[in-house]
Amino acid sequence: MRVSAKADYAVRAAAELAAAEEGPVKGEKLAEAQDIPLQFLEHILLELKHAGIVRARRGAKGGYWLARPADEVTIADVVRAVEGPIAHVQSAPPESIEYRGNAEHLQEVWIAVRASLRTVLEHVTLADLVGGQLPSEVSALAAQPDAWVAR
Amino acid sequence: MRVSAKADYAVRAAAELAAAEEGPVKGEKLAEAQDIPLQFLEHILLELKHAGIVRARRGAKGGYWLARPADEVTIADVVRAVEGPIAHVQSAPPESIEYRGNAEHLQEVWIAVRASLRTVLEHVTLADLVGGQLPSEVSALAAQPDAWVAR
DNA sequence: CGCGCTCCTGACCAAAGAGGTCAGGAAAGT
DNA sequence: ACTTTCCTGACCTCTTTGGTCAGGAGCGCG
Repeated sequence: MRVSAKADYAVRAAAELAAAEEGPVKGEKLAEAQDIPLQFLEHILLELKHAGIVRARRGAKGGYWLARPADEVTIADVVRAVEGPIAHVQSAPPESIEYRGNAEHLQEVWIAVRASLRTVLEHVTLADLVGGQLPSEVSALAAQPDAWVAR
Repeated sequence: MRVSAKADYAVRAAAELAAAEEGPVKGEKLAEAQDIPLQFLEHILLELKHAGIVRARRGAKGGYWLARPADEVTIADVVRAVEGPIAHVQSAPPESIEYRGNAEHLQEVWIAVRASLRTVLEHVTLADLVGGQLPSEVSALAAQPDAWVAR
């Protein structure tokens, strides 16, 4: 139930790419802008490339750029590319699990957990993130004062 | 962004305790009812005990029971007891993280993620789970057909 | 062509976590 | 006293996390 450094880095790097106007951005520049270890970042960017989120060119004038417009890439896309499926239980998708006895309805709970994560992650695009204009459902969640307190 | 076996087991065992009418339940019985490795389960129950969710007595007629009524224990309580804080980013709470440059608004996103998880996990009690009557916000999430499809 | 730049890839590494098992000790009941 | 059951720590294997290092492969430019 936690967000890994890799996922956090991936989203931050993708946000920088989303903000870059035209033309490839070097890994080194992304690493500096977001304070991410360069070599680790390049591995992450490679995963994003394999997932079809990012493209790259080598050599002078090379670098990375988004494969699709920034308003067509969601945070869920980026997170899935580096962390795999969201909200798996015991490494299995919740819809495939059968519970017995008094835990029978637990499946619905995990399904609801996944659905609630999706309503946030699949609705925020990189363009939203860079522009600071989150979708209304999401900013409503973040606007509640007790969303900001630890438990 | 996944649910560990430990958290899953913990909730299932707690559901069995919630369903048990009066009197301690043996670890072995819980393990059988939910098909959980006994020795692993006892470690989990110990953590639940340290968190004040469960009580226990040894010896013949011993066993485990809930420290509070089943409608006063949420799934979030149980998950936190065994997995620690929900939705931490890089092992830190989202409200403590400062993002730079184009990722500035990422903090709000992670806050919204945590808030959305809380609306599910903190509102479902063990009594709800055992009774199959989930709170309306939660069952509404689980009722959407595409909540059940993988992505 | 050659050369430098930048991405690409795999190997490696240390520490921690996941998912357990095992052996023994300590309380409770009979 | 003896059985039952919880309690605790040590240990185990395998994977993941969060990196680093070394070298290779493609691209653009003079």
